[in-house]
Amino acid sequence: MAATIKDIKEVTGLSLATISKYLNGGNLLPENRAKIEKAIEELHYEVNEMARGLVTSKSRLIGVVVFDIANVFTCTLLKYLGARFREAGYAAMICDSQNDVQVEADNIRFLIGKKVDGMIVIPVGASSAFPEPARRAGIPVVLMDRSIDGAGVDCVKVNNKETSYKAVEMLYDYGHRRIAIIGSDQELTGMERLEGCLQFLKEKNIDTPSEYLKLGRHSIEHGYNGMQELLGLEEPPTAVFMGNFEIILGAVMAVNESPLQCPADISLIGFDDLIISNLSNPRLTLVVQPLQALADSAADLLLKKIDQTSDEKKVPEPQGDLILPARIVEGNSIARLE
Amino acid sequence: MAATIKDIKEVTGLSLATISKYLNGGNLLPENRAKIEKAIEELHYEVNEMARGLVTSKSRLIGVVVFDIANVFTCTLLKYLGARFREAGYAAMICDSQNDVQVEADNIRFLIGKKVDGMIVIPVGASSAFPEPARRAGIPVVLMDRSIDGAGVDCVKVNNKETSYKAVEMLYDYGHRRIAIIGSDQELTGMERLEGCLQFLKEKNIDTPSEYLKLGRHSIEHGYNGMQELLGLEEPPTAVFMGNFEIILGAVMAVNESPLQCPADISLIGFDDLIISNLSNPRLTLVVQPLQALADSAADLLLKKIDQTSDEKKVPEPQGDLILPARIVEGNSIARLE
DNA sequence: CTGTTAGCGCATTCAA
DNA sequence: TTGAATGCGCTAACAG
Repeated sequence: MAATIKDIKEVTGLSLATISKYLNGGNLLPENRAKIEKAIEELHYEVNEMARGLVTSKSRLIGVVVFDIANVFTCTLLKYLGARFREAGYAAMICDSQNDVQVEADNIRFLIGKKVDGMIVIPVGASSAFPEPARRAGIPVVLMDRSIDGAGVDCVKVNNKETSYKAVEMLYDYGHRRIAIIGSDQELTGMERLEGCLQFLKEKNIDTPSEYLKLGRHSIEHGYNGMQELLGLEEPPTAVFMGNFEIILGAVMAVNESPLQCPADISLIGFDDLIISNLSNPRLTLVVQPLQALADSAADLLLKKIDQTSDEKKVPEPQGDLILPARIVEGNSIARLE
Repeated sequence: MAATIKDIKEVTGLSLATISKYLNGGNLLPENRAKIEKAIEELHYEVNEMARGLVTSKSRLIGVVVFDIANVFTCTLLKYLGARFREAGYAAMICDSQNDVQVEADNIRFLIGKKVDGMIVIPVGASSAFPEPARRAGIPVVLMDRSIDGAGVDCVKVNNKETSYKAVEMLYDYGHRRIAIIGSDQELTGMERLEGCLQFLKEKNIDTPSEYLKLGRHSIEHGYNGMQELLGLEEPPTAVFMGNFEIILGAVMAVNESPLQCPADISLIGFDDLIISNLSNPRLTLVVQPLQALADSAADLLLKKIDQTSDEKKVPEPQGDLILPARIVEGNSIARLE
């Protein structure tokens, strides 16, 4: 059905090697070059990447495995990653783990079978076992957003703890003392952010009643319920730290449905901004992750590892996580208290 | 480095054919089966999909090409598509066209080279030329969201025109006569939606001054500028139809920044809902596309075409577009006028 | 610069 | 049920 270089050979009378050389950018006589190009055009020839990959055992493919593809955070990273890899001559093969470690493991095995040259993984959880098979297969891996316990795999992420610390500090500086947190004690990023918040509160000797700590998952539902409960307290907080994008979505929805106004009645600060700042009224004060820088760094790191792998014939040792700073972008969702 | 069936042959003493049969689910003696499984375990063997694909010229791979991956609409579809294909035993290979027809063409060629069994494409524009190469390569294609002019490729989408008609009708029924549109005359979906709006207005003999027609691209910027201009008019509209997700984002931002209130001063209805309803205050009345149904339908249609292709040895004829109904979900962003 | 040859890892005949 | 042989489409030596 599809044309092969053999067909080109028939048409042009040249040898397979010459044609192959043409395809791989070698030097040949202009007239031969022209002949081949003409034949390719006529036959609608397209390289069979499978055959090529079989020989070279290189796929020029990079696997990107994400915990959930229907996630704005993920998609945005995907966009930057894809652009970067494309510039470098690689194609990205994107796999969705559907928030399921089993699917994630399947994805990794699938990509190993595809002989990808490297992988970017935003893991479902903190305890996945996939790094080992990848290492054995000689495929370098770079994690994003979430580290994996003692897996010896480099991770590119933001300084969750420090920035959360600063976020709560900002609430404090605006005069808030009754500060609540809607966050996660299950996702690793959530735990890091929580740690930063709590550390600040502890350092300032601010008493945080347990009703002010809404811990669950990074989900819209948790954000919604958490905020509803907070607003219904006898002595509600004056300010709330919201731990991630989904939590913000849910929490803001709860505020919108309540008679209370932000920031008059309740001050808000959130971690992650993706399109939120377009829609929320008033504009929320948010911790913004440098998504492009994260993606570029991760891509470059992986590309470097891929080069090293092919040079040294083995996956290079991990060099430690790469931590980028997040920054706080002020809106007007925090009231100044006396 | 990685183990091959040859290694298994060495370990087990069985022939390549037997091992191959095992891998493909054939019948063999339990003891041989056990031997092979043991060897696979020890050697950490993984099938080389490139080699397998080279022989079978089947990849169990479906290419999914999207115009922009950093797009909530796209990502959500991707999620459902991926789940469906996964159930059917296919893996999805996702490519981002970065809103660039050139990149799109590269993606298609790349996927043809990868010998994907089929493709889902959400095209960048309405006039791409990729269907032809895909057809020549014997790869069935299903479009989503946007048809392509006379390409003879089936498309799964919603009834943009009819639902837009109804959306404007709803504004009318609420008593609005000064109705503006922020939409697109460049994207195909935008044109269809625009057509529906205009048809209704025409049928009702409602005069729409040209200042009320903000036509550009489906972008946040266009939504923002369009709304700002509308709000600044001498005689501003009482209601605005917003043509897609990005336009809504921009337009709502403009309203939020203005002193005007929705719906007291300006009524809003928008096409597309993705997380918007969580954040906007008041809750917007929106046209909601049945994303899961769209994805499932497209996936099933493609799967069917793939089966037909392998049966009949050629890509089946197009059967016409598949149009699903969108529905309007009421919020409280439309004021009732006397 | 070009051609000949061998082989990548696997599935699939056909014999046994 | 199993094994030996062949070829998928291409690249990479090497020789010319």
